[in-house]
Amino acid sequence: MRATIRDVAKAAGVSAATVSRALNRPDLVDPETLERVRKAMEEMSYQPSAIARGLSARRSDTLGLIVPGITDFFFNELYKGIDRASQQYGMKVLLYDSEHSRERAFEGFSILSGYQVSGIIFTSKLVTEDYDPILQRLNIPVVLTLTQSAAKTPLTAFRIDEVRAMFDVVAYLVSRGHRQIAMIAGKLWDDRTGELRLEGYREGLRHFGIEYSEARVEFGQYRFDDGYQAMQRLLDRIREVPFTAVCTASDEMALGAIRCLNDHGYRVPDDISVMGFDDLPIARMVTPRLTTVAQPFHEIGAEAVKWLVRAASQPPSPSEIGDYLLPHRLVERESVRSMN
Amino acid sequence: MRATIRDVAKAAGVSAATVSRALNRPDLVDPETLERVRKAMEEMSYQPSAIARGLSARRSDTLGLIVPGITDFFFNELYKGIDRASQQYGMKVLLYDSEHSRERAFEGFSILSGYQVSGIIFTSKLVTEDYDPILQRLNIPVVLTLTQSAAKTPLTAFRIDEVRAMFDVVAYLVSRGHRQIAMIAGKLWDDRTGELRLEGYREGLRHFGIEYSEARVEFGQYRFDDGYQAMQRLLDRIREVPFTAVCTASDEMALGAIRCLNDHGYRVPDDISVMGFDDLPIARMVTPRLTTVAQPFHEIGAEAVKWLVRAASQPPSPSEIGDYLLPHRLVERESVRSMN
DNA sequence: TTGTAGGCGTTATCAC
DNA sequence: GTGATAACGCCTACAA
Repeated sequence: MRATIRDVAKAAGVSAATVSRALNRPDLVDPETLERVRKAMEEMSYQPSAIARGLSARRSDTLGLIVPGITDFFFNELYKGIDRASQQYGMKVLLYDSEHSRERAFEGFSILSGYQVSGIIFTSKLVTEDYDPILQRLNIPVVLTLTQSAAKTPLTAFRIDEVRAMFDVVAYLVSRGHRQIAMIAGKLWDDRTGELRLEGYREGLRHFGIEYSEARVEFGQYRFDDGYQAMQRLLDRIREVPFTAVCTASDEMALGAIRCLNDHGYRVPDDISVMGFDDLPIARMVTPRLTTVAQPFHEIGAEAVKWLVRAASQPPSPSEIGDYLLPHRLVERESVRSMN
Repeated sequence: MRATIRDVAKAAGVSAATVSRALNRPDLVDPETLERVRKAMEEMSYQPSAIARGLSARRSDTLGLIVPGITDFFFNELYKGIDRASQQYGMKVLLYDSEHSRERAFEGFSILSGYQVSGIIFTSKLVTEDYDPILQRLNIPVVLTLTQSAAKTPLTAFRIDEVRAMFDVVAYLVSRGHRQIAMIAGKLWDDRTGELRLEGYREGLRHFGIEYSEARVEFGQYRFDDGYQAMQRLLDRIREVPFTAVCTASDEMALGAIRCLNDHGYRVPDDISVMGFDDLPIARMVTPRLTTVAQPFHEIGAEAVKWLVRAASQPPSPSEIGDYLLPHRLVERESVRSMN
């Protein structure tokens, strides 16, 4: 059996209350006593029960994280930021995979709150109005990352300016002499991000006086195979609707697109240029290295944690609640050719 | 404030004990009462406190997972297997990243046990004798994945037959007509895996009557850059020590090696063949698609959970404790050329 | 079948 | 500075 606070107390010749204080408010306890208690803890290799602590203090030093899919490539990066920041605050992270299901996401809030998490980070899926009832009952802070809210409950979110990011992509492509630019956009039923990036693409074209054509746009669900197939469709009509560059809504789709291009004898970037989006670690490992937009995953994760920790100690004022846009960055590598 | 078991009890006109039973042993409660209680829970959207439950029942329906690094590419795959299986058993997973530090790994056991986890999965680092004291005090089951134990405490582990796997790689390469086979092996201070794979390589060579040469072996810490640099060193002496194929200890290093080869004007597999190890999702996304050894990550994760759940209910007999080797599989794709 | 009571390991509020 | 003592929300004998 593990030693409890009472065991330590007995060994140190003090009361449990004193041991508790030694742990939480060492400044309130006599240095000598403190020393005795610490020695006792050491000797018994005492580890306070986070469970009991959580029950009693009504907090658990634990953060809940709801992700749509653990295998989504960006997850690791986001998680890294979250984990690092959590540690700084002495927090643990409890992970919940909603498996892209809305019902499971709902359940996630409920279950995590059963663990007394002091806050919940919700990721990458649009929060719609049907989340409101759940959000209302929840008496713990929630923060969004890589997505935003369309619900009534005010929610703060950390993400990039999606529209602007894709606008920048177009601008970059144009600066490299491309005018016939296709897009493999993202589309998921509960995903706003895809639309925003598409909007950025359209704005970019408009800004540079390039006509938008539906025939140059295909959609995919962000994964490799989606990118492959979307490119396949684009290629099917390349004669009628030619393009020299393709921008995509994810690195993974970019890889799929490149693979498809290769399979059809096109070289990247010599024949056709491809742009990714995300700047995942693999982006620099493939040939050609992917030119892409870097999302500040780590920072976003860290900011989310910071926000939650802060919100737990003092409820944020309404003016502090809202969307925070973190800077993205265009990373130039090898998958785009200059036509100039 | 969230509803407690007492609130539900009051609403349903029963005692808290009955609500508890309705939750845990519905068979012991009158169907009508059960119905009333369930309705009350529904209406109040009652979610039992996992914390209180854990404290009282001395179990938490939570599994602890200690990984050396959250950003290690294989992690997602392992986690997926663990998460899926955990769900089946109604378990949550608490993640702890030891950041490749032994001290943090020690701490991980302690912290996780403070969360009353019903078991701990330890990943991919060799468990040495200095873990013994910690392991001894721990009164919860521990299972190893993707690694093994060199400690005194008997521990069960799920992994592949590393030696055999690399032997198979060599055999495959030989069957494709390669005789000059280099290796980029793995090396980490607390890693036995690297040695085993190297051993398999040597055994393979020996079996096919090929002389082993230290000059054909380089080491790396499994990451992309390590693979790149190791290949660089191999290339530096390719005149004196030629090779037509390279096997590696990880897909990531294989990617690095390929990238290095490309940078020096070698084509893969036309000029030099490269084999990966792991079969991560990216293996099929790159050009050339990686020929590699598939580790059964999902199964290993699932088995680990199953074992833990079982061990929690009834302590495993000594004969059940040990190494379980799961089958690996050689996946033939495009990065190896046939010389025949 | 259901209720009462005690306890799980902490923390927090009081006195002392 | 320190020690009782009462929660925290649930589970589990035991009694009814």
